[in-house]
Amino acid sequence: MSSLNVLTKRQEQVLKFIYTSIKSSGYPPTLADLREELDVSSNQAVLDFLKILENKKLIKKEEGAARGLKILKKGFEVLGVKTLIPSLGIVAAGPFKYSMEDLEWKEFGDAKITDDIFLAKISGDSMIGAGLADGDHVIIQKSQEFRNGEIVLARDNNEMTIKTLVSDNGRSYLKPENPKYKNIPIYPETRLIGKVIGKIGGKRK
Amino acid sequence: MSSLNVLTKRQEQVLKFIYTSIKSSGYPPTLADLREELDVSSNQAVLDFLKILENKKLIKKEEGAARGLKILKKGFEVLGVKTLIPSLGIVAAGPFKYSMEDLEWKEFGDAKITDDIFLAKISGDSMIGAGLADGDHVIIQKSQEFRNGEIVLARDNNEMTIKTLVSDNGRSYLKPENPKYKNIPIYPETRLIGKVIGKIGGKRK
DNA sequence: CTTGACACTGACTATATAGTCAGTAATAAT
DNA sequence: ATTATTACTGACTATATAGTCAGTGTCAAG
Repeated sequence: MSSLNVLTKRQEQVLKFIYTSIKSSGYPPTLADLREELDVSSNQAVLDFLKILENKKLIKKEEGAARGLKILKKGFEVLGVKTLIPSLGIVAAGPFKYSMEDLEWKEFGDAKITDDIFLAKISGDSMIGAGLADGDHVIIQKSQEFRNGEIVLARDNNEMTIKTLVSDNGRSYLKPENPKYKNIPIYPETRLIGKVIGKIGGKRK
Repeated sequence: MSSLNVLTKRQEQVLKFIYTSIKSSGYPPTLADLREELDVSSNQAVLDFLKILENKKLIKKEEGAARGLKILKKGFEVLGVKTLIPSLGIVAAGPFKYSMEDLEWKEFGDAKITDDIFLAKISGDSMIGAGLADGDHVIIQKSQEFRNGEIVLARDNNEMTIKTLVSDNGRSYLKPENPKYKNIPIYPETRLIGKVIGKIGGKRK
């Protein structure tokens, strides 16, 4: 009954710990780290687990190397880590035009955690006129300067919203892109955090 | 004259090597790895460089730990690694509605390299009617199944394009979203690679 | 009732890896 | 002229870390 994909609680604990270790410290744990996490006294116990995970193609272990652990794609999937934005491809929208050889595979993402760009999930229908529907994810870039017409993420005390920034004769306000809703004044405590630079998911028109 | 931000060729080589090591193997290099890369014979030479990079806040080194190197945010910036898509925020589009406490900061990105989702840069104006302008980046998700009206990335031999997939009475073709261009038949050798699930940059309407 | 997978212990050894000390040499800044 | 910075050499030591060997106990499947 033991499917190659199902992990025991213990095995899952190992995989998760490797992941969180890399995420927090920048490098994988040592056997000693794993011994402590698992509260076992023997290296063998740890090595057994690593062997199992490696056999299941969830991790790769390099022999002889300190911290020689790497989580494989399948490992990330098991962990439920959403994967996104790898290398940047190219191409398109003209007629067939570029050959594969022309493709310039830049690194756009290779994403490092940063606070400068993040995603926000749209809730509600107040921006439907701008193509932002409930459940869509928008890509926000933090910014200091904003221009008329940009869609911005604004914070009022500790509540947040996404609206179009409108400057009308020197007066600015936040405009929903849906006639059902009223414009929102920009109060002194209102902070513009960032602007929408992209969108993921949802209908494309 | 020695600005804290400017790196010598040699220092830059060290930083780059740390980066590429982590990227390829999943963990940072050892002093020995760095010795080899730099073609020096002494640990001290390497340690000097690491100290310099650490003083400039580009990396963090943990003493006593094997491979205890970590590239800091500033280090990535110096490397020119574009950062993108960290944690997933929430919120928005209704009137001010959610408090900060309600925010559920999921991991959407924390991006691992994968071939399943990637970016493509739009070239040309054939999809302008769908809001995809020259220079825009679209997010492509590989797929096996496609539906009428989806914007797809198609390959014909080794040339690629992005068009709307249209199924009309059982006959399918690729439709540019610009009257200047003609529909493109789907030949036997045409392969649909993936669909556009998002967009980065460009004007938002 | 035997076999195999799983989850370990305890005491080791081997070596990968970091770190130290005491220098040299070229160049640029004060 | 002297000092600081950058970029090293060579021969070490210390220890972090991986790996080995020979076991035990449990539990479920055949």
